[in-house]
Amino acid sequence: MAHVTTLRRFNRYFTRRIGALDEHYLGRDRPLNEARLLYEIGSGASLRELRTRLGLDAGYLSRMVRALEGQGLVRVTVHPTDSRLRLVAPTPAGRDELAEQNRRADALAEGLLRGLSGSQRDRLTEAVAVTERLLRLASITVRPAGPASPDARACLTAYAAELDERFPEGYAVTDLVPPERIAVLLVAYEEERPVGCGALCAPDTDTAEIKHLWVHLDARGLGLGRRLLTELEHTAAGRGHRTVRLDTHTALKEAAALYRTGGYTEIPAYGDNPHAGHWFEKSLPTGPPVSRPAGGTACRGDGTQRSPGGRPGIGGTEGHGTEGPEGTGRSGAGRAPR
Amino acid sequence: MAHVTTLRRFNRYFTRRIGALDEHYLGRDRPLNEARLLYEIGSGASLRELRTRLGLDAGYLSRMVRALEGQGLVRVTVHPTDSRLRLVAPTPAGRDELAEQNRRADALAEGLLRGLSGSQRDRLTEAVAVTERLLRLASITVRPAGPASPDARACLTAYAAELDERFPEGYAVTDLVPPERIAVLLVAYEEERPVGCGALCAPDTDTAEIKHLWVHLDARGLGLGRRLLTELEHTAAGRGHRTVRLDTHTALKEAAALYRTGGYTEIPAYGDNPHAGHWFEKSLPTGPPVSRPAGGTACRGDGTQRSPGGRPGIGGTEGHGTEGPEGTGRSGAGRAPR
DNA sequence: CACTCCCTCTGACTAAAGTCAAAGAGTATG
DNA sequence: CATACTCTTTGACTTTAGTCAGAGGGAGTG
Repeated sequence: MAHVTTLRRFNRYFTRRIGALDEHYLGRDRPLNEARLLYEIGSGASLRELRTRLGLDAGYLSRMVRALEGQGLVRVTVHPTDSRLRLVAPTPAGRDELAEQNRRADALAEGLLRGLSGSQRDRLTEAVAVTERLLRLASITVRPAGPASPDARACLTAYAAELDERFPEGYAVTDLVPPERIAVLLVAYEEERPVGCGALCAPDTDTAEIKHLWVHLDARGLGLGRRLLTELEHTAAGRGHRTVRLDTHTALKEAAALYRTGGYTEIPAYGDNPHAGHWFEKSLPTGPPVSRPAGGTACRGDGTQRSPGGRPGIGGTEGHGTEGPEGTGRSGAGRAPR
Repeated sequence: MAHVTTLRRFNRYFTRRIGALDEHYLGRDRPLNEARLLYEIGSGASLRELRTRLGLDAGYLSRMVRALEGQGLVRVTVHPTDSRLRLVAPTPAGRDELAEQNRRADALAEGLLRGLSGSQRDRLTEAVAVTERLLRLASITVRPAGPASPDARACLTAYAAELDERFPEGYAVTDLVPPERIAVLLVAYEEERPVGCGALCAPDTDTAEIKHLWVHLDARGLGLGRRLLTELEHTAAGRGHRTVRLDTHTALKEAAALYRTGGYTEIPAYGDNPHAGHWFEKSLPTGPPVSRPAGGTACRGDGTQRSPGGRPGIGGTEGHGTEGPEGTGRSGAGRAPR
């Protein structure tokens, strides 16, 4: 409860004070939503994209874009291949306006920081980064999806593409486990956008095998890998398996570290995965069955089932920060932070 | 710049995501501003207070209060002594509504926390608390005020009242240094509300004396004491003094600790303060004069002069958290967090 | 090539938020 | 006790925000 109180007080303080200030500065001489829209357009976007990202009504959006166009800030063009779509891009004047927006927002942040000493700034930045990471992690939901669903495919092809880059021998989409051999596929959603996955295969009744554990680059450093791993283990336990095993490539150092700190022990080679270099195993607790809405969750993918809400995380050793979403150093304009 | 970027990204993330969620939950079946207003009324407030606190137009506020009254959620009464003023207080139904609001907001926060492990929750709470403390400190401005101005008097009488409680021998308002003997009085404002002060006397050209360093209970644990102390030292240096000295009561342990870690050394007794038990001194740096808008800043108090923006804090040892604004355990309703 | 989706635009609204000015009732003060 | 000032109320707006339904042009598919 102390957690809730602290979080709520912070929420109140922040949105009413800092957030309000920010909106005030952003808006200035233009309706807030229009300013926001310009910001989200960034260096260019399609109406469709903006509509879903901002959750705006199509009609409302259309009119606002028209207004920005009337002010000479954006230009609207027809999509080259699909002429139903409209593309919006800022004009030079629009870019200036965006730059001005950024300057104002930067000035606001700088003004705030000016009241702090160097070490206080460092501490603030650190605390803010930790808060953001944990809140993002907390707001990510993990739920089963059909192994052949678009969301699952999106994750798995991104996974394959990444492995193809990282493995000296390459990795083809055909190296993936075929959908029909996947017993359960968990997908992690951040604001309904798939940002990670993990599959469970069931070679026999006793053992489950974890495959294709992957986290989107944008969501790395949050502790999501561990959360997916833990939820997969819970799912396996719920299905009656006693052991989970998995293999990993020698190039994936972080993965091996994740498994080791997650209670896995290295075992001799099994199976015929040509990419594997390490093999791990963990026996699942078989005590009183954990009450959770698990069970036959495989392959629903209809989106009606929400996250089982299990407790992820084993201890305090999440080890963030190795490759968090920081680091790009971009200051905002061109990037949609959602 | 990395600080600015991180802070801005966080700001964006938080207001658009968590803040929006919160508003969504708070609003539900009632206009958002009406819900907010009910919240701000808490256990009772005057219209005037609400107007300044929420920055609302008088007419708009009047109508909203009327709407809440129409729904049976609040009762409006005339102020007992000044019948221009109106007092608003929730009816039992209003209290229920508030409790429901709180329940929803708690549920939201709990839902967020549910996705985190115990240690992650602890880390989030800690990070959030640090963020709030530092942002509050950053948004506090310190500026000179007339020693006889209402703001100054408010601080000094609160200071005297507190000492009266803490000193075994008591402390009377008449024990305060009279306004005309104060050379400079700095007042700290949090959102234009005075939350701390510190006075500088000038017994001779060489030495300045710091008196009446005080921080409001609500603003304790932020590091404001140190900031005031540092700004007083800068002011003294700017006025040409070479040494500052001060005394403190033996009952004020935190004060003595603040001075020790702030570079003060204990010296033999001086002066005739019957409440003093420790005496401290610090010599001021006399190198190249620090460029800052200091100088003859004493006794302006007209509010036109903004914080000199000096760097407070000496090192990384701010030592917050001894008696921060946590601890009350109240969950919100009755308390205006501004 | 008919049929069904998709995406966008337009018209027609409603609700909420915010602004301005004038007036009425009260207080404080010289 | 006249005068200036405060606080609130009322009327009369304007602007933003948000919703809904229908029309029109295009894409994709059997």
